[in-house]
Amino acid sequence: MTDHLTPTTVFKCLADETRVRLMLLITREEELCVCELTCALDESQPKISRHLAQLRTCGLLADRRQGQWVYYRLHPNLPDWVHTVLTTALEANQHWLSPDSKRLDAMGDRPERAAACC
Amino acid sequence: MTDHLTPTTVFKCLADETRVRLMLLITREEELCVCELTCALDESQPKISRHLAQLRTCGLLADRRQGQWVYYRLHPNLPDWVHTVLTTALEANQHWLSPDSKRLDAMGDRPERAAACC
DNA sequence: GGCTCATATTTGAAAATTCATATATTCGAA
DNA sequence: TTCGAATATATGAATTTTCAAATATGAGCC
Repeated sequence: MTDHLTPTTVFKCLADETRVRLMLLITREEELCVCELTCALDESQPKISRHLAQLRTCGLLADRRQGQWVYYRLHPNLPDWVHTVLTTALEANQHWLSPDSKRLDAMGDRPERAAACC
Repeated sequence: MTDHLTPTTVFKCLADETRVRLMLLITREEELCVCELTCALDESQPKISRHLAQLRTCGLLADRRQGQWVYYRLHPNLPDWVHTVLTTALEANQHWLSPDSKRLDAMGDRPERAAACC
């Protein structure tokens, strides 16, 4: 499904400030829910949602619903080269991303992952 | 000059089929002139020229005139991460780029570089 | 019923393409 | 040596296409 990701498609997805930030944050944090991303980027919820939908439709992101929340992560079948591009961009631009990271870290009441409970 | 290349800027430059192809071909061939790129991509000369100008203005490409021809290469001050992104994308997408590569290889009368003459 | 998230619609702006033309260089001939 | 044709590249202007923002609203879950 994500095997036919051409360079053009991938770079078009990343060619928007909101979408790069979303992708780099998710690359760093593994998985984030919509409300966390909305808070981190300090943008309206519909705006975030629309860009996430676009990234999901193109095959860059996968989502899962857990109760009230919807979590987004990098698509498990993401080609290696796309993953490399993302981590490369992330590592070299942490400072550029830091306003978003800081807002995320400062966010209270972040939903709990139901990972290894009981 | 190319130090303030943000992820958004870079990915916007690469978010167009014509421009990615130009960038990947130049990444592979080190240096190409406008007529070679026009032939390789099989597009109109003004179209190629405009996109090259845009890539030069953003700081991704540098140009030099040698007689009749203008050669484009990756900008010498390109940040490491951008270089990594380009080579990563190139290596993983050689097949995707092969129609352009083939046209370039099949092109007769390619201008000579005046490298180590007399 | 209150959260969380998704989507539709409208509207405005930016970006790409095309055609015609301008500029720059080379080279050969008067 | 100067003129003019030929080639290579860039640009101006007009059109079309694409894209994002804002707002409102709809749907699933507690």
